[in-house]
Amino acid sequence: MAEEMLDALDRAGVRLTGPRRKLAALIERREGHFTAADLLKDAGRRRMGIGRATVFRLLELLSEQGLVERIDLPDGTHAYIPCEPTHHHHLVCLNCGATTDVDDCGIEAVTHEAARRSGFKIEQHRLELFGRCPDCRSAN
Amino acid sequence: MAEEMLDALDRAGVRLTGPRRKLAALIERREGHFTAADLLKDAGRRRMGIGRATVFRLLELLSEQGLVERIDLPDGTHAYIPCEPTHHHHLVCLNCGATTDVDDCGIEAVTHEAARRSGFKIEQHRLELFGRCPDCRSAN
DNA sequence: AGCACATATGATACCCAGTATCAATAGACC
DNA sequence: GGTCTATTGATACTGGGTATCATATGTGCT
Repeated sequence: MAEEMLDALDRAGVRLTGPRRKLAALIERREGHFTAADLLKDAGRRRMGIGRATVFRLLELLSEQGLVERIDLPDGTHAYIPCEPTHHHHLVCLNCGATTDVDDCGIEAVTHEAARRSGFKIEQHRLELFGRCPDCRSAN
Repeated sequence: MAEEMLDALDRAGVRLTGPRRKLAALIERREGHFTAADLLKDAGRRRMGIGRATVFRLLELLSEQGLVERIDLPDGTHAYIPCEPTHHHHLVCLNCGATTDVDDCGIEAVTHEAARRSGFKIEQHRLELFGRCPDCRSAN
C-alpha cells in the first residue's frame, strides 16, 4: 500500500524523496484514521527528522491523488484516512477509529430527490457514517 | 427567529443576557452560512463590546439546542448555519453561501445498505450537499 | 424594589492545525 | 558526476477555538 502511494506520486510527476517514502511507510502501518499530529509523533519517535510542513504537504498531495481523504469527526476534529481513489464514502468506528469504504449505495437517488425539492443543482456531496465496527460490536 | 433562539435558550435554563440577545439578533439578519469571525466582525462594527469567547460560547449553546449547526465547507473551513432542531441535512450554495434544509429523503435506506455490507452498526451520519441555489443558477 | 449569589462576561493568554517563507538539500535527468 | 529544479525543515505566522479569572449582571427570593 505504501507502494501504491509511491506509484501514484510517481505518476503524478513529483519526486520520490526520502521523507515521502518514510511517511508513506508510516501511513501504511497506521490503523484507522489518524491526524497529521499522529504522523508527526510517529516520525519523531523514530528520530526521522521530518518537518511539520512536509507532513502536511504530503497529506495534501495524497489527498489530491485520492489516496487519503480528510474527514470530519463528529467532535469537530479533522482526521485523514487512507483509501482508494474512487468515489465512495466512509464508515468510521466511533470506538476504535477503524474505517471502511462503502461505495455508492443509493445516494444518487437521495441527491436527486433533494435537488428536486430545493431547486438546487447539486454538484458535490459528502456523506460520512459513524458507528461501531464488527469487532467493537462483538467486544461488547 | 431571534425569538426562537432566545426561547430555546430560556428553555435550556440559561440566562437571557444582553450579549446573547444581541448576538441572536445578529445571527438572525445573516444570510446563509457564517463563521464565528463574521459574527465577531458584525458585533465590532456596531460597537457592541462583545468578546470573542462569548461568541463561541453562544454558538456552542445554540448548537447543543440544534438551532445552529456547524458544517464543513468543501474547502475545509468551518461555518455555522441557523436551522431547525429536527434531524435534517443541509444544502449549501457554493456560489453565494445560501443554505436550505432538506429532511430525510431516503438516507435511511442508504445507511441500512451500508450497514449490511460492512457489518458496522451505524449510529450517526452526516450528509452535506453542495451546489448552486436557484438564484445563482438562473443568474448564470 | 432590593439583595445575594451563581452564571455569564470579556480581556488575556494560550493551544493546535495548518500555511508562508526561505536558505539549504537532494532527486532526476543528462 | 554535475546541474538545476523540486523538496525540505526551521521558523514564524495565522486563524479557529479554549482556559483562566477577576468583574459584571441576570434571576429568584423576600
